[in-house]
Amino acid sequence: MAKPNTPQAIRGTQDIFGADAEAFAFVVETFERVRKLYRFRRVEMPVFEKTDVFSRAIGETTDVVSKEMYSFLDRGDESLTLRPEFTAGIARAYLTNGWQQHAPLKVATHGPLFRYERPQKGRYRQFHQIDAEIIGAAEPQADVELLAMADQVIRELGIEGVTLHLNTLGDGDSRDAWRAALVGYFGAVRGELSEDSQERLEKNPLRILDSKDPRDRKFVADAPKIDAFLSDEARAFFDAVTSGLDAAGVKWARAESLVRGLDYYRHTAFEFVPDEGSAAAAALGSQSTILGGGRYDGLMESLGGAPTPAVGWAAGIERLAMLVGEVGDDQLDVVVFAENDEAIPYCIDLVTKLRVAGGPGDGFIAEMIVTGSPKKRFQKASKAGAREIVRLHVEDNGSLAYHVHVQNNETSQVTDFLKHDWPPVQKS
RNA sequence: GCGAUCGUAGCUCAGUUGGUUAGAGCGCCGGUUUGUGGUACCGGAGGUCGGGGGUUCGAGACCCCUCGAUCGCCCCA
Repeated sequence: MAKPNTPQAIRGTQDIFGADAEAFAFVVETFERVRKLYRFRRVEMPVFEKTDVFSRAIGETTDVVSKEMYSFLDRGDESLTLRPEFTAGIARAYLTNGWQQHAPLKVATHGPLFRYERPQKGRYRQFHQIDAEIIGAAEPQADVELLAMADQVIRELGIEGVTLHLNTLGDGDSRDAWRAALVGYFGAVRGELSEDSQERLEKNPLRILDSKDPRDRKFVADAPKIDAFLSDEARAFFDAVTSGLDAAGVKWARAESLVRGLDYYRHTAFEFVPDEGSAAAAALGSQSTILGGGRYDGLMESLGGAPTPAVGWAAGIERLAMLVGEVGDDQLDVVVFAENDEAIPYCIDLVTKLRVAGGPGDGFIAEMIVTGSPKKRFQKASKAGAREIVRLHVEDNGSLAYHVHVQNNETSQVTDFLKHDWPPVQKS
């Protein structure tokens, strides 16, 4: 328990350590490796922007903006916001830096994001995502490539029991017609809907489709489907996406109720969701979507840019990390301990040289132990879990003695190093 | 914003219907044993029982407030 005068961490922030931190790093490393295979270029973005960047991208009216952004005034009384997503900032950079010249632009990034929400399982105020966007590509093959990469990331993380749920929201006209039909359909049974959904009827009727309330669910199955309202172009686009996914070998399932909360989404919308009853679903609790995204052809205009097609996704690193299983620390190769304090300088010298041996990337993973009684030092060395233990001791006559203990009768790599690369010393 | 559960050593937790100096395991430190050795045994340090107020002869236990955590609802870019 922290002392009362120790400042507490901010609600919803995490101090990630040990196995969790290793899993986190594994997710990031895997993402970095895979995105290079697809030639997504790395971008580094500011963690905060003018509030306008997000409020205009997301839409002023939603309570997402009014309640759930981490906004504050700086010393010049300008309203700034800690980024709640990557997309809006990347769109802003695309417009302000003239990245149009690189279109179609494939970019990837990862880092912390901030939303002023109540923390729960898999949901934090400061959380972390990996993110990929293709900007300036109107063709459905861009959606396919983006999804193929997402699928590969998840598979290379070793995550099982997760399925790509796919839907189309159509173009602007399709979407508006569908929305009107839904309002008509649910409006007719308004009184039988949950209180929340009666509210959603006004604010966000599409969201009724993924309500958890049984009172709503019984109407959802027979609700109007987007397919009935798709224009020929929108239908052709979706068909091209699905056939492309089949060609890429990406498994998917149609999810007619999958929608996006924001108006700028068009055409493709998708989420990778754990299968019901899977280990992944059990591990995640109620916050189950691990990767989500879609096509946001309407976004650039809301930021004052020319109409620009784009598609992207983001995935929560914490949620992915919960699914990758145990990722241990790297095996410790060798631990060096000084049996008496006279041997400490030798100990420092040896452990340093072991770590740089063989050049970058090839050094021994090494620790040293120089505290406690001689017996304690050996006990610590034994418990460290190293393959090899080197004991250093300076004799009364000032000469150095060393002895190498090798676990499990493996051959000693350190002994070889000591013979060739360490100042010759007397062996005990 | 709303709801439920929880908050005792560094960590994981015990603490009976409120009753003397608050316990265990692990970890840490020291010692004995062993004696090229991760063992076993002994000992030690470490707690304003989240904080504040109240009830009571007496509160870690009961009541109120507060802070925090966990999980869920809303929302989900």
